[in-house]
Amino acid sequence: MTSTKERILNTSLALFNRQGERNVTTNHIADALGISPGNLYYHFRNKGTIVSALFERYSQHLLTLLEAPQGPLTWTIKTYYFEGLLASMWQYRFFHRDLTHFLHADAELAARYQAFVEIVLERGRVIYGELRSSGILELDDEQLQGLMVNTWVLMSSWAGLVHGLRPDAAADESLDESLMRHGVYQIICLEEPFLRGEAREHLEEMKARYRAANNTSTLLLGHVPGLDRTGSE
Amino acid sequence: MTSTKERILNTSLALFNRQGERNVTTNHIADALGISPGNLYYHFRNKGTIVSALFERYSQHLLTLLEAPQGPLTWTIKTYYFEGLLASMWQYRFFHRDLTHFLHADAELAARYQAFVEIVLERGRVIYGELRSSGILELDDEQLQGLMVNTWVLMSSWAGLVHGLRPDAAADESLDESLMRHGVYQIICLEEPFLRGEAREHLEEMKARYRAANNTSTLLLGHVPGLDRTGSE
DNA sequence: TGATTTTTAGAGTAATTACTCTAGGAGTCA
DNA sequence: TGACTCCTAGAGTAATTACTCTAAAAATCA
Repeated sequence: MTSTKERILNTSLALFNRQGERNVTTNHIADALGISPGNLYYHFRNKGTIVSALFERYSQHLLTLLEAPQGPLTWTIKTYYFEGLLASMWQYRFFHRDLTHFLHADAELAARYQAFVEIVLERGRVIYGELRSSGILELDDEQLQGLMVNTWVLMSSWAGLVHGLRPDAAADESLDESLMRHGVYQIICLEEPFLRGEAREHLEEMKARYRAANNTSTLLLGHVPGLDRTGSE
Repeated sequence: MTSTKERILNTSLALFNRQGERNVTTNHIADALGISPGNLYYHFRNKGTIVSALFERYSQHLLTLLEAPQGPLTWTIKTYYFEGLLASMWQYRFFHRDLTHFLHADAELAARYQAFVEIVLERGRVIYGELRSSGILELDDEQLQGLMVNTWVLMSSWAGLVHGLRPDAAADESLDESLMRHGVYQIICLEEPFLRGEAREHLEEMKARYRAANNTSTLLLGHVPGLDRTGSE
């Protein structure tokens, strides 16, 4: 029932995520859908517009999440909330993976992306600001800004980083889960020193929740059983 | 006097950094050098081996820096030291920019990269461990590990992130300088809550040193004078 | 010097790939 | 029914690009 246009976006997204935009040709996409290249180009005048449309989806999705009013905010809720954000970003991980290339190739997209990041950061500052007002976070304005930037760096790079260290991640769904949790764990590490009151009480519980089953360093360092380590003397 | 092989690597690196590996063809490289494609392929059997050789340079360079004995370590010295690391990473920024693609395309490189990251993280843990022993850093093992991972995420993503937000960065050398300083600043933000003693005394001084002249948010958010902001209502 | 190896040029190619064009089916509306 | 628009197929193409091949210059060596 979904329109061809939608279907093109869906399969493009799936293929981009799995194989990287660079390795997915337009003919590829058409093939995967069982439609003709002509048809594809009827709906999108070039490959870039597909990427651009996917970014639109992505940014809208994220901004909607970010704009949702959330009433009185506890640290625990905020953390679940960030988990959701990270999951959404993971769904569009192809984008951050080749971000530089996309922005270099399309000036208009670059402008949109920049505006997008501004809003995200602003919204993030508001959230952290609320937590501070509630006495959950104790930091000054400058520290808040620093924390915010580092959080964004972490969130926007996490998927790519994971891909780099664990190339198998794209295939294995259960791995995804655990790696996303690790991402949240790292965010908690960022915040931990500033946490007070309610948050401090839940800290250990939350850390345990997001600490990967196989411990953190194992995951990040890729001591995977059955995977040989090569090189370096 | 430098061998053709070296010259190929040098120009490749320059072109890759400036335009992205994806946008640089082998014929391009040959042209830039004023040599024939045949000659280029005499020295490197394919494009991937160029990337691979550049990674070798990069990793050796970084590991050498990391292995350098540094005697009694103060936090200030450590920070200068990290500044140097970040600068070296910036010199090979093309690599982290397309990391996922390279690792996906070359399994052997992936293994080498993984081993490389392991060593870097291990060495980083040692450094932070030393600072802790000296009473400069106050944190437990788990926090140290979390800090280390976040530092690595930041360092390895910073160049790409900067590129994304400020596409003009590649061209403008002075901008590079200031953006690298901002990177160090963000690392300081990561460490700040754990700093004690000597480090606390120098904290403000160091923050001031690495805080961008135009303030932090301006840089990251790209409120550049003369650059129009588009979109988003 | 001549023989041999290393390095280089440069024309060429096979494959890929983003994209076009024409023509025809399918739905809608009069 | 016919006209008109929307959607689709699929063959085709122009351009790019990683890479090959042959032959000759340059360096090395006996």
